[in-house]
Amino acid sequence: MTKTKNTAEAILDTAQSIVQEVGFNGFSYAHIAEKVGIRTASIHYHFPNKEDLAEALISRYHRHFITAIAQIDTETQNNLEKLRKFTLLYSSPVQDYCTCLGVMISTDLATLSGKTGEGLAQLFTANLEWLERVLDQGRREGHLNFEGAAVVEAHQFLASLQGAQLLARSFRDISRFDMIAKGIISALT
Amino acid sequence: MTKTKNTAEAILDTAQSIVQEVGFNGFSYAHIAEKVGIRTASIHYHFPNKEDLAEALISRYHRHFITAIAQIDTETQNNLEKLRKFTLLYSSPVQDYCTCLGVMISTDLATLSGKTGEGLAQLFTANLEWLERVLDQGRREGHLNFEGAAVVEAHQFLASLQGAQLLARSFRDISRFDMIAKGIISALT
DNA sequence: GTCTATAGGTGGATAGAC
DNA sequence: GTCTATCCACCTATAGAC
Repeated sequence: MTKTKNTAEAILDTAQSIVQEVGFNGFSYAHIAEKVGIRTASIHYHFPNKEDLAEALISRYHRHFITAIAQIDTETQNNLEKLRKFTLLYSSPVQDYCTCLGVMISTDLATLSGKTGEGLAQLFTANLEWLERVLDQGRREGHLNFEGAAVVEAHQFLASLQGAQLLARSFRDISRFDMIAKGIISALT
Repeated sequence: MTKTKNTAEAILDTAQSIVQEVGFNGFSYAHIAEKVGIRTASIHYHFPNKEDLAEALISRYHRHFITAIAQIDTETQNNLEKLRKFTLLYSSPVQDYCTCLGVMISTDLATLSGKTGEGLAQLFTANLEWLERVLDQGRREGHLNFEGAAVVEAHQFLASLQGAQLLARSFRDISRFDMIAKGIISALT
Protein backbone atom coordinates (compact mmCIF):
# COMPACT_ATOMS: atom_id res chain seq x y z
CA MET A 1 0.00 0.00 0.00
CA THR A 2 3.01 2.26 0.33
CA LYS A 3 4.05 1.32 -3.19
CA THR A 4 4.78 4.37 -5.32
CA LYS A 5 1.92 5.32 -7.59
CA ASN A 6 2.60 4.26 -11.16
CA THR A 7 2.36 6.55 -14.15
CA ALA A 8 -0.98 5.25 -15.38
CA GLU A 9 -2.56 6.03 -12.01
CA ALA A 10 -0.96 9.47 -11.92
CA ILE A 11 -2.36 10.18 -15.38
CA LEU A 12 -5.83 9.08 -14.31
CA ASP A 13 -5.68 11.15 -11.12
CA THR A 14 -4.73 14.25 -13.04
CA ALA A 15 -7.14 13.60 -15.90
CA GLN A 16 -10.02 13.11 -13.48
CA SER A 17 -9.43 16.37 -11.66
CA ILE A 18 -9.12 18.21 -14.97
CA VAL A 19 -12.30 16.63 -16.37
CA GLN A 20 -14.20 17.52 -13.22
CA GLU A 21 -13.14 21.12 -13.73
CA VAL A 22 -13.40 21.74 -17.47
CA GLY A 23 -15.20 18.72 -18.92
CA PHE A 24 -13.95 16.08 -21.29
CA ASN A 25 -13.73 18.41 -24.29
CA GLY A 26 -12.07 21.25 -22.43
CA PHE A 27 -8.54 19.88 -22.11
CA SER A 28 -5.81 18.20 -24.13
CA TYR A 29 -3.11 15.62 -23.53
CA ALA A 30 -0.70 18.53 -23.19
CA HIS A 31 -2.52 19.74 -20.06
CA ILE A 32 -2.25 16.35 -18.41
CA ALA A 33 1.37 15.94 -19.47
CA GLU A 34 2.37 19.24 -17.94
CA LYS A 35 0.71 18.51 -14.59
CA VAL A 36 2.06 14.97 -14.36
CA GLY A 37 5.51 16.01 -15.53
CA ILE A 38 5.77 13.74 -18.56
CA ARG A 39 5.37 14.09 -22.34
CA THR A 40 2.17 13.59 -24.29
CA ALA A 41 3.64 10.55 -26.07
CA SER A 42 3.89 8.81 -22.70
CA ILE A 43 0.19 9.29 -22.13
CA HIS A 44 -0.54 7.71 -25.50
CA TYR A 45 1.52 4.72 -24.43
CA HIS A 46 -0.83 4.10 -21.48
CA PHE A 47 -4.03 5.32 -23.12
CA PRO A 48 -3.70 5.15 -26.92
CA ASN A 49 -6.51 7.61 -27.51
CA LYS A 50 -8.88 9.84 -25.58
CA GLU A 51 -11.67 7.27 -25.67
CA ASP A 52 -9.47 4.79 -23.86
CA LEU A 53 -8.83 7.44 -21.26
CA ALA A 54 -12.53 8.18 -20.87
CA GLU A 55 -13.37 4.50 -20.42
CA ALA A 56 -10.58 4.02 -17.91
CA LEU A 57 -11.71 7.08 -15.97
CA ILE A 58 -15.34 6.04 -15.66
CA SER A 59 -14.43 2.44 -14.86
CA ARG A 60 -11.99 3.41 -12.10
CA TYR A 61 -14.48 5.93 -10.76
CA HIS A 62 -17.11 3.22 -10.55
CA ARG A 63 -14.75 0.96 -8.59
CA HIS A 64 -13.96 3.78 -6.17
CA PHE A 65 -17.66 4.43 -5.71
CA ILE A 66 -18.32 0.77 -4.88
CA THR A 67 -15.57 0.95 -2.27
CA ALA A 68 -16.99 4.13 -0.79
CA ILE A 69 -20.54 2.86 -0.35
CA ALA A 70 -19.22 -0.45 0.98
CA GLN A 71 -17.42 1.51 3.67
CA ILE A 72 -20.58 3.44 4.50
CA ASP A 73 -22.46 0.17 4.81
CA THR A 74 -19.77 -1.24 7.07
CA GLU A 75 -19.34 1.64 9.47
CA THR A 76 -22.96 2.83 9.63
CA GLN A 77 -26.12 1.05 10.69
CA ASN A 78 -28.71 3.81 10.69
CA ASN A 79 -30.09 4.35 7.21
CA LEU A 80 -30.64 8.08 7.62
CA GLU A 81 -27.01 8.39 8.63
CA LYS A 82 -26.02 6.37 5.55
CA LEU A 83 -27.84 8.85 3.33
CA ARG A 84 -26.17 11.75 5.08
CA LYS A 85 -22.78 10.22 4.34
CA PHE A 86 -23.82 9.66 0.75
CA THR A 87 -24.48 13.38 0.39
CA LEU A 88 -20.94 14.00 1.69
CA LEU A 89 -19.59 11.93 -1.20
CA TYR A 90 -21.29 14.38 -3.55
CA SER A 91 -20.25 17.46 -1.61
CA SER A 92 -16.50 16.87 -1.81
CA PRO A 93 -15.96 17.92 -5.45
CA VAL A 94 -18.09 20.98 -4.81
CA GLN A 95 -15.43 22.28 -2.40
CA ASP A 96 -13.36 23.10 -5.50
CA TYR A 97 -16.44 24.25 -7.43
CA CYS A 98 -16.30 21.12 -9.52
CA THR A 99 -18.89 18.45 -10.21
CA CYS A 100 -18.46 14.72 -9.80
CA LEU A 101 -17.11 12.84 -12.79
CA GLY A 102 -20.52 11.35 -13.55
CA VAL A 103 -22.19 14.72 -13.97
CA MET A 104 -19.41 16.01 -16.20
CA ILE A 105 -19.38 12.92 -18.38
CA SER A 106 -23.15 12.98 -18.66
CA THR A 107 -23.12 16.40 -20.32
CA ASP A 108 -20.24 15.38 -22.60
CA LEU A 109 -21.87 12.06 -23.48
CA ALA A 110 -22.76 12.92 -27.07
CA THR A 111 -19.10 13.21 -28.01
CA LEU A 112 -18.00 10.00 -26.30
CA SER A 113 -18.05 6.32 -27.24
CA GLY A 114 -20.91 3.96 -26.58
CA LYS A 115 -18.78 2.03 -24.12
CA THR A 116 -18.22 5.16 -22.06
CA GLY A 117 -21.94 5.80 -22.13
CA GLU A 118 -22.60 2.29 -20.85
CA GLY A 119 -20.05 2.81 -18.09
CA LEU A 120 -21.83 5.98 -17.04
CA ALA A 121 -25.22 4.27 -16.99
CA GLN A 122 -23.75 1.48 -14.88
CA LEU A 123 -22.31 4.00 -12.43
CA PHE A 124 -25.65 5.76 -12.02
CA THR A 125 -27.44 2.42 -11.75
CA ALA A 126 -25.14 1.48 -8.87
CA ASN A 127 -25.96 4.82 -7.22
CA LEU A 128 -29.69 4.34 -7.67
CA GLU A 129 -29.79 0.73 -6.51
CA TRP A 130 -27.89 1.53 -3.34
CA LEU A 131 -30.14 4.52 -2.62
CA GLU A 132 -33.28 2.51 -3.29
CA ARG A 133 -32.17 -0.23 -0.93
CA VAL A 134 -31.22 2.17 1.87
CA LEU A 135 -34.42 4.20 1.44
CA ASP A 136 -36.57 1.10 1.42
CA GLN A 137 -34.91 -0.43 4.47
CA GLY A 138 -34.98 2.85 6.35
CA ARG A 139 -38.69 3.25 5.79
CA ARG A 140 -39.50 -0.31 6.81
CA GLU A 141 -37.45 0.15 9.96
CA GLY A 142 -39.30 3.38 10.70
CA HIS A 143 -36.27 5.67 10.48
CA LEU A 144 -37.29 7.30 7.22
CA ASN A 145 -40.53 8.74 5.97
CA PHE A 146 -41.57 9.30 2.35
CA GLU A 147 -44.52 8.60 0.09
CA GLY A 148 -44.45 6.46 -3.03
CA ALA A 149 -42.02 3.94 -4.41
CA ALA A 150 -38.44 3.82 -3.15
CA VAL A 151 -37.15 3.74 -6.72
CA VAL A 152 -38.77 7.11 -7.40
CA GLU A 153 -37.40 8.57 -4.19
CA ALA A 154 -33.94 7.27 -5.12
CA HIS A 155 -34.10 9.05 -8.45
CA GLN A 156 -35.20 12.28 -6.80
CA PHE A 157 -32.43 11.99 -4.24
CA LEU A 158 -29.69 11.50 -6.82
CA ALA A 159 -31.05 14.13 -9.21
CA SER A 160 -31.19 16.68 -6.39
CA LEU A 161 -27.53 16.14 -5.52
CA GLN A 162 -26.47 16.39 -9.14
CA GLY A 163 -28.42 19.59 -9.65
CA ALA A 164 -27.09 20.91 -6.35
CA GLN A 165 -23.56 20.50 -7.68
CA LEU A 166 -24.43 22.48 -10.80
CA LEU A 167 -26.04 25.30 -8.81
CA ALA A 168 -23.19 25.55 -6.31
CA ARG A 169 -20.74 25.65 -9.18
CA SER A 170 -22.72 28.22 -11.14
CA PHE A 171 -23.02 30.59 -8.20
CA ARG A 172 -19.59 29.69 -6.85
CA ASP A 173 -21.41 29.24 -3.57
CA ILE A 174 -21.00 26.01 -1.66
CA SER A 175 -23.86 26.86 0.68
CA ARG A 176 -26.31 26.27 -2.18
CA PHE A 177 -25.27 22.63 -2.23
CA ASP A 178 -25.44 22.33 1.54
CA MET A 179 -28.86 23.94 1.63
CA ILE A 180 -30.25 21.46 -0.88
CA ALA A 181 -28.59 18.41 0.65
CA LYS A 182 -29.86 19.37 4.10
CA GLY A 183 -33.33 19.90 2.67
CA ILE A 184 -33.46 16.43 1.10
CA ILE A 185 -32.40 14.78 4.33
CA SER A 186 -34.77 16.74 6.54
CA ALA A 187 -37.68 15.97 4.22
CA LEU A 188 -37.09 12.28 4.96
CA THR A 189 -37.44 12.57 8.74
CA MET B 1 -43.65 38.89 -36.98
CA THR B 2 -43.58 37.18 -40.37
CA LYS B 3 -40.26 38.87 -41.13
CA THR B 4 -37.66 36.39 -42.32
CA LYS B 5 -35.25 35.35 -39.62
CA ASN B 6 -31.93 37.11 -40.01
CA THR B 7 -28.58 35.37 -40.09
CA ALA B 8 -27.58 36.25 -36.53
CA GLU B 9 -30.73 34.60 -35.21
CA ALA B 10 -30.23 31.56 -37.40
CA ILE B 11 -26.69 31.21 -36.07
CA LEU B 12 -27.93 31.47 -32.49
CA ASP B 13 -30.70 28.92 -33.09
CA THR B 14 -28.26 26.42 -34.53
CA ALA B 15 -25.54 27.15 -31.97
CA GLN B 16 -27.98 26.67 -29.11
CA SER B 17 -29.19 23.31 -30.31
CA ILE B 18 -25.59 22.17 -30.85
CA VAL B 19 -24.49 23.37 -27.42
CA GLN B 20 -27.41 21.60 -25.78
CA GLU B 21 -26.29 18.41 -27.46
CA VAL B 22 -22.48 18.43 -27.22
CA GLY B 23 -21.60 21.29 -24.87
CA PHE B 24 -19.75 24.50 -25.57
CA ASN B 25 -16.39 22.82 -26.13
CA GLY B 26 -17.71 20.02 -28.30
CA PHE B 27 -18.29 21.92 -31.53
CA SER B 28 -16.61 24.39 -33.88
CA TYR B 29 -17.69 27.26 -36.09
CA ALA B 30 -17.51 24.81 -38.98
CA HIS B 31 -20.34 22.76 -37.47
CA ILE B 32 -22.59 25.80 -37.20
CA ALA B 33 -21.65 27.02 -40.66
CA GLU B 34 -22.57 23.73 -42.27
CA LYS B 35 -25.98 23.55 -40.59
CA VAL B 36 -26.85 27.18 -41.30
CA GLY B 37 -25.53 27.00 -44.84
CA ILE B 38 -22.96 29.77 -44.61
CA ARG B 39 -19.17 30.04 -44.20
CA THR B 40 -17.33 30.30 -40.91
CA ALA B 41 -16.14 33.81 -41.77
CA SER B 42 -19.75 34.95 -41.79
CA ILE B 43 -20.22 33.72 -38.24
CA HIS B 44 -17.18 35.69 -37.16
CA TYR B 45 -18.77 38.77 -38.68
CA HIS B 46 -21.77 38.44 -36.34
CA PHE B 47 -19.91 36.97 -33.36
CA PRO B 48 -16.23 37.90 -33.57
CA ASN B 49 -15.18 35.11 -31.20
CA LYS B 50 -16.66 32.21 -29.33
CA GLU B 51 -17.02 34.19 -26.13
CA ASP B 52 -19.27 36.67 -27.90
CA LEU B 53 -21.35 33.76 -29.07
CA ALA B 54 -21.58 32.31 -25.55
CA GLU B 55 -22.68 35.63 -24.10
CA ALA B 56 -25.27 36.15 -26.82
CA LEU B 57 -26.61 32.64 -26.30
CA ILE B 58 -27.09 32.94 -22.56
CA SER B 59 -28.53 36.43 -22.82
CA ARG B 60 -31.08 35.46 -25.46
CA TYR B 61 -31.93 32.31 -23.51
CA HIS B 62 -32.60 34.42 -20.42
CA ARG B 63 -34.95 36.68 -22.38
CA HIS B 64 -36.84 33.67 -23.74
CA PHE B 65 -37.14 32.28 -20.22
CA ILE B 66 -38.61 35.53 -18.94
CA THR B 67 -41.17 35.39 -21.73
CA ALA B 68 -42.05 31.79 -20.95
CA ILE B 69 -42.69 32.30 -17.25
CA ALA B 70 -44.61 35.51 -17.96
CA GLN B 71 -46.90 33.45 -20.16
CA ILE B 72 -47.35 30.87 -17.43
CA ASP B 73 -48.23 33.63 -14.98
CA THR B 74 -50.73 35.08 -17.43
CA GLU B 75 -52.55 31.94 -18.42
CA THR B 76 -52.47 30.10 -15.09
CA GLN B 77 -53.82 31.05 -11.67
CA ASN B 78 -53.30 27.90 -9.64
CA ASN B 79 -49.76 27.76 -8.30
CA LEU B 80 -49.48 23.98 -8.43
CA GLU B 81 -50.44 24.15 -12.08
CA LYS B 82 -47.80 26.84 -12.62
CA LEU B 83 -45.16 24.51 -11.22
CA ARG B 84 -46.36 21.70 -13.44
CA LYS B 85 -45.96 23.92 -16.47
CA PHE B 86 -42.51 24.93 -15.27
CA THR B 87 -41.47 21.26 -15.29
CA LEU B 88 -42.67 21.08 -18.90
CA LEU B 89 -40.22 23.85 -19.78
CA TYR B 90 -37.44 21.59 -18.51
CA SER B 91 -38.81 18.46 -20.13
CA SER B 92 -38.74 19.76 -23.70
CA PRO B 93 -34.97 19.49 -24.33
CA VAL B 94 -35.03 16.01 -22.80
CA GLN B 95 -37.19 14.82 -25.70
CA ASP B 96 -34.02 14.97 -27.81
CA TYR B 97 -31.88 13.63 -24.95
CA CYS B 98 -30.39 17.07 -24.47
CA THR B 99 -30.17 19.31 -21.43
CA CYS B 100 -31.26 22.91 -21.19
CA LEU B 101 -28.67 25.52 -22.10
CA GLY B 102 -28.15 26.48 -18.47
CA VAL B 103 -27.12 22.98 -17.41
CA MET B 104 -24.72 22.65 -20.32
CA ILE B 105 -23.14 26.03 -19.75
CA SER B 106 -22.81 25.34 -16.03
CA THR B 107 -20.56 22.35 -16.64
CA ASP B 108 -18.52 24.26 -19.22
CA LEU B 109 -18.25 27.33 -17.01
CA ALA B 110 -14.56 26.99 -16.18
CA THR B 111 -13.60 27.53 -19.81
CA LEU B 112 -15.88 30.54 -20.36
CA SER B 113 -15.62 34.26 -19.64
CA GLY B 114 -16.68 35.92 -16.42
CA LYS B 115 -19.46 37.72 -18.24
CA THR B 116 -20.93 34.41 -19.40
CA GLY B 117 -20.70 33.14 -15.83
CA GLU B 118 -22.60 36.17 -14.61
CA GLY B 119 -25.23 35.64 -17.28
CA LEU B 120 -25.69 32.06 -16.12
CA ALA B 121 -26.02 33.10 -12.48
CA GLN B 122 -28.62 35.68 -13.48
CA LEU B 123 -30.57 33.05 -15.40
CA PHE B 124 -30.61 30.67 -12.45
CA THR B 125 -31.49 33.52 -10.10
CA ALA B 126 -34.51 34.33 -12.25
CA ASN B 127 -35.51 30.66 -12.10
CA LEU B 128 -35.14 30.52 -8.32
CA GLU B 129 -36.92 33.79 -7.60
CA TRP B 130 -39.92 32.78 -9.69
CA LEU B 131 -40.05 29.36 -8.04
CA GLU B 132 -39.74 30.85 -4.57
CA ARG B 133 -42.57 33.28 -5.23
CA VAL B 134 -44.90 30.62 -6.65
CA LEU B 135 -44.08 28.15 -3.88
CA ASP B 136 -44.60 30.76 -1.19
CA GLN B 137 -47.90 31.99 -2.62
CA GLY B 138 -49.13 28.46 -3.19
CA ARG B 139 -48.48 27.51 0.39
CA ARG B 140 -50.12 30.62 1.81
CA GLU B 141 -53.17 29.98 -0.36
CA GLY B 142 -53.29 26.39 0.86
CA HIS B 143 -52.68 24.76 -2.53
CA LEU B 144 -49.17 23.59 -1.74
CA ASN B 145 -47.65 21.82 1.20
CA PHE B 146 -43.99 21.76 2.20
CA GLU B 147 -41.85 22.29 5.29
CA GLY B 148 -39.18 24.96 5.71
CA ALA B 149 -38.31 28.10 3.79
CA ALA B 150 -39.60 28.63 0.25
CA VAL B 151 -36.11 29.58 -0.90
CA VAL B 152 -34.82 26.14 0.10
CA GLU B 153 -37.72 24.40 -1.60
CA ALA B 154 -37.09 26.47 -4.74
CA HIS B 155 -33.47 25.31 -4.81
CA GLN B 156 -34.50 21.69 -4.37
CA PHE B 157 -37.10 22.01 -7.09
CA LEU B 158 -34.68 23.44 -9.63
CA ALA B 159 -31.84 21.09 -8.72
CA SER B 160 -34.15 18.09 -9.11
CA LEU B 161 -35.14 19.12 -12.62
CA GLN B 162 -31.54 19.72 -13.63
CA GLY B 163 -30.43 16.37 -12.27
CA ALA B 164 -33.45 14.74 -13.89
CA GLN B 165 -32.25 16.02 -17.27
CA LEU B 166 -28.82 14.51 -16.69
CA LEU B 167 -30.24 11.13 -15.67
CA ALA B 168 -32.69 10.95 -18.57
CA ARG B 169 -29.86 11.82 -20.93
CA SER B 170 -27.45 9.33 -19.40
CA PHE B 171 -29.91 6.45 -19.60
CA ARG B 172 -31.44 7.71 -22.83
CA ASP B 173 -34.73 7.21 -21.05
CA ILE B 174 -37.19 10.08 -20.91
CA SER B 175 -39.31 8.30 -18.32
CA ARG B 176 -36.59 8.95 -15.74
CA PHE B 177 -37.21 12.66 -16.10
CA ASP B 178 -40.96 12.25 -15.97
CA MET B 179 -40.73 10.05 -12.89
CA ILE B 180 -38.70 12.64 -11.02
CA ALA B 181 -40.78 15.62 -12.15
CA LYS B 182 -43.99 13.85 -11.15
CA GLY B 183 -42.44 12.96 -7.80
CA ILE B 184 -41.53 16.56 -7.01
CA ILE B 185 -45.03 17.77 -7.84
CA SER B 186 -46.82 15.05 -5.92
CA ALA B 187 -44.65 15.68 -2.85
CA LEU B 188 -46.05 19.23 -2.78
CA THR B 189 -49.70 18.21 -2.59
C1' DG C 1 8.37 3.03 -20.56
C1' DT C 2 9.70 7.58 -21.79
C1' DC C 3 11.66 10.44 -24.83
C1' DT C 4 12.28 13.62 -29.46
C1' DA C 5 10.51 14.63 -33.64
C1' DT C 6 7.02 15.07 -36.60
C1' DA C 7 3.02 13.99 -39.35
C1' DG C 8 -1.62 15.28 -40.50
C1' DG C 9 -5.53 17.47 -39.23
C1' DT C 10 -8.63 20.96 -37.21
C1' DG C 11 -9.27 24.85 -34.28
C1' DG C 12 -10.37 30.06 -34.06
C1' DA C 13 -9.56 34.06 -36.36
C1' DT C 14 -8.33 37.76 -40.00
C1' DA C 15 -7.59 40.22 -44.67
C1' DG C 16 -9.48 41.73 -48.46
C1' DA C 17 -12.40 40.98 -52.82
C1' DC C 18 -17.13 41.30 -54.13
C1' DG D 1 -22.82 40.84 -45.22
C1' DT D 2 -20.85 37.00 -47.28
C1' DC D 3 -17.39 35.09 -49.63
C1' DT D 4 -12.32 32.92 -50.70
C1' DA D 5 -7.99 32.38 -49.09
C1' DT D 6 -4.93 31.97 -45.64
C1' DC D 7 -2.36 32.16 -41.13
C1' DC D 8 -0.83 30.07 -37.16
C1' DA D 9 -1.61 27.82 -32.94
C1' DC D 10 -2.90 23.68 -31.11
C1' DC D 11 -4.64 19.07 -31.30
C1' DT D 12 -4.36 13.82 -31.51
C1' DA D 13 -1.53 10.39 -32.77
C1' DT D 14 2.58 7.73 -34.49
C1' DA D 15 7.55 6.35 -35.55
C1' DG D 16 11.59 5.27 -33.82
C1' DA D 17 15.76 6.24 -30.71
C1' DC D 18 17.19 5.39 -26.09
